[in-house]
Amino acid sequence: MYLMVKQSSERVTRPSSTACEAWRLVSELFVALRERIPALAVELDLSPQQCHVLRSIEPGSKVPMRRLAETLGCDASNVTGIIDRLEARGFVARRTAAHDRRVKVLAITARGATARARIIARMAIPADAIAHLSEADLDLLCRLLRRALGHDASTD
Amino acid sequence: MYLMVKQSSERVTRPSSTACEAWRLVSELFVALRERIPALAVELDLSPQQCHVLRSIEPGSKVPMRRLAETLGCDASNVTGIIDRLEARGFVARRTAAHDRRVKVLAITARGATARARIIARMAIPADAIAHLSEADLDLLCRLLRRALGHDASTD
DNA sequence: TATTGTTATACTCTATAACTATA
DNA sequence: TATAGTTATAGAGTATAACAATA
Repeated sequence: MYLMVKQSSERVTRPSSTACEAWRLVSELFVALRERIPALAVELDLSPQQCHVLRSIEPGSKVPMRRLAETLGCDASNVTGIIDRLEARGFVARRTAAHDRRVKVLAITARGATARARIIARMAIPADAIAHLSEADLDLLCRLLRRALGHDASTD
Repeated sequence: MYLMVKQSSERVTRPSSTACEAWRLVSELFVALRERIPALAVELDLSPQQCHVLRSIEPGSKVPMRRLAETLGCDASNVTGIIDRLEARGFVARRTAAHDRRVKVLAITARGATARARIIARMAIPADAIAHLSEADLDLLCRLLRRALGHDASTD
């Protein structure tokens, strides 16, 4: 929650200390997720970034190189090399788009989709801290997080 | 919470669907944190990994190179280069440890501590999703997360 | 012998700038 | 002229293997 505070003769919003504390606790959970990625990448013989790319390409969809660059948050020039390596190993395929011959669209291959499924499954495994909560606590946590993220099923 | 399930004639624990859902929601929050780091690094004219190193060295403490490698989760050989660059710019200092002349300990400099404080302050700003919850929801969220993380003040 | 930190090497990811082919 | 993708380049992070100094 944001509180209004006086600061250098202007009203400025700043997060409440409870919000900061909640965020600090969430950040602790983040450690579990971050440590998981390199190990998963090694297991699949991929780089962490390659895992990220495969996660970003839904089977059946066609993703322009440019759009992938935006998703990855990196310069478009990098995508060329990243996709070169993934394509050489048969995880994705490049094709010229029908409507605009400048554009190249990416599709995930069967092999890529298999790796993708493993990545997604692994990332979906809850951190231990979450997993050992009671069902009642988990249910409450879900409801709070849905509200935070604006997935308003019911305002409750 | 873990449920016991029969699987290939062995009892195996697997997370409940509520736990998976909670984890999925938590993972959505991670996006906000992950996108923050590169921008922060650019602003401080540091790399993301250099930011991570500075966060890992508490002012006043002496951190052996080896320990830093474990904290970063990378091979010790990488730490040499990472610290070379940080030391050349005056963010950290290397000194031979008193008790064992093989060991080199790292200390953060005044300049390093200033950058570190900015990094920590920035990371501590709650994601918008968290910040716009009510105080009551935030309080509940904190209690749930403290319980999850084993910060048992009271079992409630 | 074992450990700490370093060096050498090779690969990936990163940004910037210049290029090509299309539009 | 603007845009999509590529290439060239330089720098940072990564792992592996071999090494010197020290324990």
